[in-house]
Amino acid sequence: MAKDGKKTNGIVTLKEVAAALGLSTMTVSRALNDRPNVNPKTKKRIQEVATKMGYTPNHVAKSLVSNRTYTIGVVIPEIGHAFFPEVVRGIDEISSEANYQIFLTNSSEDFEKEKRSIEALRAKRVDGILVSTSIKSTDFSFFENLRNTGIKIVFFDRCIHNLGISCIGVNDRVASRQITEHLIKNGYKKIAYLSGPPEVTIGRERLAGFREALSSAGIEINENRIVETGLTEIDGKEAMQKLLALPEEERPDAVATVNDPSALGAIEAIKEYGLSIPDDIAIVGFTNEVRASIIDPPLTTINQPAYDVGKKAADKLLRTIENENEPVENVELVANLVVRKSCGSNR
Amino acid sequence: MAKDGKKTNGIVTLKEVAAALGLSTMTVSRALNDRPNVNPKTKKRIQEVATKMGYTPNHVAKSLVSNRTYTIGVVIPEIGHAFFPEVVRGIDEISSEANYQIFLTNSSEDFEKEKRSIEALRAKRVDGILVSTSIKSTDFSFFENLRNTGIKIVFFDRCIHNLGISCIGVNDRVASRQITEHLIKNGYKKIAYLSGPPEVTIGRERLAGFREALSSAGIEINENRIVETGLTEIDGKEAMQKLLALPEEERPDAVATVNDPSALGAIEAIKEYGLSIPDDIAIVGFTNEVRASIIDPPLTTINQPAYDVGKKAADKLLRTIENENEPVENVELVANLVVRKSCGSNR
DNA sequence: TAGTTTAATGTTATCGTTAACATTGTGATC
DNA sequence: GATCACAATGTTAACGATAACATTAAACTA
Repeated sequence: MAKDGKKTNGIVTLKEVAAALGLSTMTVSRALNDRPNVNPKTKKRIQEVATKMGYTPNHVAKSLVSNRTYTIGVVIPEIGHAFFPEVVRGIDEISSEANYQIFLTNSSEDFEKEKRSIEALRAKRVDGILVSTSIKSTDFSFFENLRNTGIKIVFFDRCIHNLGISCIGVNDRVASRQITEHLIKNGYKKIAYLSGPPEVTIGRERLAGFREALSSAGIEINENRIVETGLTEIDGKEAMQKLLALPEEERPDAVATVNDPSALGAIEAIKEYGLSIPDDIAIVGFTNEVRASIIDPPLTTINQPAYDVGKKAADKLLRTIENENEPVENVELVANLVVRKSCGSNR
Repeated sequence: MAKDGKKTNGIVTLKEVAAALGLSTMTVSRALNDRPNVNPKTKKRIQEVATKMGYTPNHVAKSLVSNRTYTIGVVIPEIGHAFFPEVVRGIDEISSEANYQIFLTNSSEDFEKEKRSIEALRAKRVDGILVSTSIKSTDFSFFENLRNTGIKIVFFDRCIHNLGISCIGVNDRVASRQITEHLIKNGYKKIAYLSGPPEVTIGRERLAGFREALSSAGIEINENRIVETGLTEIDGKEAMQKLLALPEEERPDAVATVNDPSALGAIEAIKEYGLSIPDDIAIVGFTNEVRASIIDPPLTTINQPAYDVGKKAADKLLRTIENENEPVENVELVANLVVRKSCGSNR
């Protein structure tokens, strides 16, 4: 029990500090926030007593007054995908510098969970939200309504376009075209593609880049060699097994993939089938995650600047929050080709 | 400008909903929170209008009244280490089920940043904090003071003991002993150790386990073969290079390491030096991160249940928050040996 | 010295919500 | 039909902080 009649739940308030000093809460507030019009001596005394009493400002109360929480929400489809932790690192870098905290939510590629998380973030009155949509986020109207509420949003990596929402991504189409052209340059003609889900931008854009490369090289596209699949190792492995089951003359001599995990799964399938990489089948990935340089043979892939995507996205969001007239932007960071051995460059 | 004289910053409040309905805010509050004593018809009408007006409850205001934020802070040393994203996934799993949001902060192994983050989390009035200490967190008194403020804390993976704070970890010492004994069983005698920083529990405990294994097998410990190093690939590579530079007869025939990254670095060093694994030098890791099964040769290691650590830690914290008498616990999850080829089991 | 300025401090209302108590009205009970 | 019970709704104060305005007292000006 407290000595006097006052309640104590353990946390010291401004009022208690003021009472201990025989001053008004305003004076104490001014002193602790370095506002003018406080006698230097008083200020020092206040700071000492506040420290001694273990006072911590209550940002909940501050937020209620200021209508700002210095908090941003980050909605990620799957923290387990090697790409995203790096993005988060970039986001944290920028936001912690600016004294913002980040609410991290993992949607597990589940649109319902994604929606619930965003609702919760709104209720917590975050100043803005960074979103990378889940695979199943096909309901554009949800994000349209969200934007109409006035909350600041920035998409990263997986965006929905034409909603008037900024997007920080990677030049997926160009990079996908580039890596496919690299296979063509190495002499492959029967090139297959393990495509990601068409519901997400990366799925559509990378496939489009693949098609462009073949078309402009005058190679006819065999639709049987394009397999739609997911984004994980298992998905890649299964899709590759389908390709391997094709009749001899249809079977590809090279495979491009939507991302590294699916490429790694495909490699497993090829090895299990008893073929060698790149001699029998060449393969390329997309992401350049940690395993790419270590797998045997080392994987030719596209290096995606995950950390930079995170930094840039956080930066754009903070600008959008703090700047009334920040324009809507579509930023494409440059992803570059990393040539290793899996593409048969050195045969 | 708003039609009437009222302010509008775009976000609808309870009061505005109440005004639109000609009711008091209390009735609206009761209706939207499923409290008793509201006429079912009124309730329905209220819910409809609230939805139509796009009302979202303001948790900032709620928190101020209830003294609860339904928010927990998570302090991580380095989100880039493959272990931690999995932990975060586990934490998210549990906390989102219980309708808590998580503040993620990445200390980048920097104790000062760690302290600043924790201060910020306190100011935001999180209901509790999950902490994995940074390498340089040597100032026990900081956490002692923190605990004395009454805030609920649970350590995970990297703990500080004897502070009356629960810890969810892995049986590091036993597992380290186990994997070392596996090397001994395979006939190795000149076993070296790449030790982590002694400032963190995992550094001390795993080294202790290593020493125990040698001692109880009656193998004399050659201190020259124990190299203190960091937790990254580069650290491991550099440390291994030192070992390789030892005179022929002192050079180890096997190496145990504090974690997988350092083992991967060491493997690189050994390969560059022109020796083969495991024939010339066997090596084992600790973590079982994604690369362990893919490296050539596949790495024998300890599988750390990262996801479970996250779930268990979040669960313990939520219990501690919601349960006045939740006891302080020291939980050690069981990490198990994963035998692959790098340890020479199959030679 | 009276009047004016300004530094230092205090008072009141407010942010959006809910707890606690207060009021109203309706129907049941005898 | 007076009394009571209770359902439905309203009023007031509070959570912790700050903005905006108010007051006091010392210092300066003419």
